[in-house]
Amino acid sequence: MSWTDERVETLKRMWSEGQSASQIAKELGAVTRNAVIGKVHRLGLSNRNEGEGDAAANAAPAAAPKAEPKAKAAAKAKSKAKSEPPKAEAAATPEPATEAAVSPAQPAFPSRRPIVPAGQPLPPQPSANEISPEALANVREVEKKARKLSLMELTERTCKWPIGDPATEKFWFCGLPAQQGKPYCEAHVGVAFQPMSSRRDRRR
DNA sequence: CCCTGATTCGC
DNA sequence: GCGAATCAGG
Repeated sequence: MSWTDERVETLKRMWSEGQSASQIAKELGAVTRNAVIGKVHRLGLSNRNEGEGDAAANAAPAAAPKAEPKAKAAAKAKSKAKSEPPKAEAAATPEPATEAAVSPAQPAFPSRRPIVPAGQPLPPQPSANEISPEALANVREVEKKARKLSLMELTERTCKWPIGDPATEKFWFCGLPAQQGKPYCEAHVGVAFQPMSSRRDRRR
């Protein structure tokens, strides 16, 4: 498979949307994330600037004239001293039991949804009153074993159940192995996706 | 370990 | 131009 206009277009779109190289590769198919990254660089959009308009911005610095065959002379250019805007994204996460109006809004970043895949239901409010005592107790138990991952540590296969108050330091994600195709571990899937019937029967 | 992007270099 | 191998890092 080669880089047809259509595939390049998809690549550009997804890259500008903030999708990771591996996600893009998965979407395109028949290519690895390395291929995607390589193409991204060749296209010159290593800078995820949606604004566009630039051109070169920061070409290759002087670099070392000599190329070591295998040594770690690889990436030495840590030229990131100037571009570090995308950092505030703790928004896509709900709060377990608090209000916590942390940040007013994200003015500069309209399209930013890295972790939770589209189409996937957002993490619900773990407000206890709607959950069966058993499941609740189970969750309490599980949360003691939580890996307490930070936002950055979440992956497609880690439980994304939020624990604690996002407005404080005491906030993390469950992080236990998530169920295939689900955003949560077994215990949290249990409280997140309840059959309508059981919900009704539990009315009290 | 899972993942991320960056870079190099033989093809 | 392409992308696997490799590197550096969260």
